[in-house]
Amino acid sequence: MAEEAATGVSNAELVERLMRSAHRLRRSSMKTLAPLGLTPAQERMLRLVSRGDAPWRMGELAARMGIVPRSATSLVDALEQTGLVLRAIDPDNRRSILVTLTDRGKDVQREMSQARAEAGEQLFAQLDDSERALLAELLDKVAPPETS
Amino acid sequence: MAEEAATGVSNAELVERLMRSAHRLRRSSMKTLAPLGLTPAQERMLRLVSRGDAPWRMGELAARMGIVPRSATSLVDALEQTGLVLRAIDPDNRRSILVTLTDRGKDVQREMSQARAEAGEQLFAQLDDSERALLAELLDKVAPPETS
DNA sequence: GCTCATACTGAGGTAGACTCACAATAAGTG
DNA sequence: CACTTATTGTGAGTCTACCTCAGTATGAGC
Repeated sequence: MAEEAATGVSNAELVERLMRSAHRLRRSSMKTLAPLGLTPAQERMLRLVSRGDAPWRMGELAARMGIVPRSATSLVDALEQTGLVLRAIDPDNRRSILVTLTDRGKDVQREMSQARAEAGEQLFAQLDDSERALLAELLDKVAPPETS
Repeated sequence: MAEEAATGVSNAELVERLMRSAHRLRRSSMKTLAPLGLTPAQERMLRLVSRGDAPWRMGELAARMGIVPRSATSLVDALEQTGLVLRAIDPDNRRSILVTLTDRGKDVQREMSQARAEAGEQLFAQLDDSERALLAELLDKVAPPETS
């Protein structure tokens, strides 16, 4: 079911389609997230913090998100101000700040991933299960989880 | 080669992977585009203007890009200032502004699509031709070209 | 001719990234 | 132990790309 012209699809075209999909996704997720009072970047940060068992250091968060440390500061500021995460000085290295989820943070994270799934439901409505699996696999090849 | 667990991939996971791919793409394309003096949004606008035979009205450009007209103004401002596009009053409707590519705009557009292809080459290095075609097809289903 | 709609823009605001400079702490070295 | 150097986070300030709200100019209907 996949036969395009034998020339295949140009990279430029592929890039364009990926950008377009992402653009729509971003738009729809902004709307979905707004009721929770989260921006897309905050949501990304919150999701990251919610993973892993141990608290995160600021620098690790920044590295994982692919942003400079200073940018992470602002995001954590926002999340802390709305009571979703907590800053604490690392007793083992007092230069470091450990970031942990609060209980409310956990709740919101849960709601959020549900909202995310719903946003996806709309976007991916045209794909059946096997197509979704395939897309997931391909995207995973394109951008595997960790680079750090 | 596509068998994930029978449960399939959650929408949330799919959304996440799409966002991750897009994020990396955006990053790498910023770097690729910088030498041309273009930001990603300007590039998107330039690409849009370069399509279609007739000149574009500002409002059409905005609608196509999914942004409010006011935002299109700023983007066109930037492109006009660097001499890539031209504004002209529509003689048939003097409220409208027609945007056309200059010769330099055409050149830059060409270089750009090459740069884009190269950026894609890196990102999509892990995929063979048939996988690229498949990905293109799936993405096209997710976000077909026109919504307007 | 007066009202209403359409098409663009000026002014001003926000999120999320950036750089640069700096304070606090830790680690290495004579 | 004092001194230098590296690490970790943040304050201050900038930039892009959006947004909204309030205009101005033009066109269309009655």
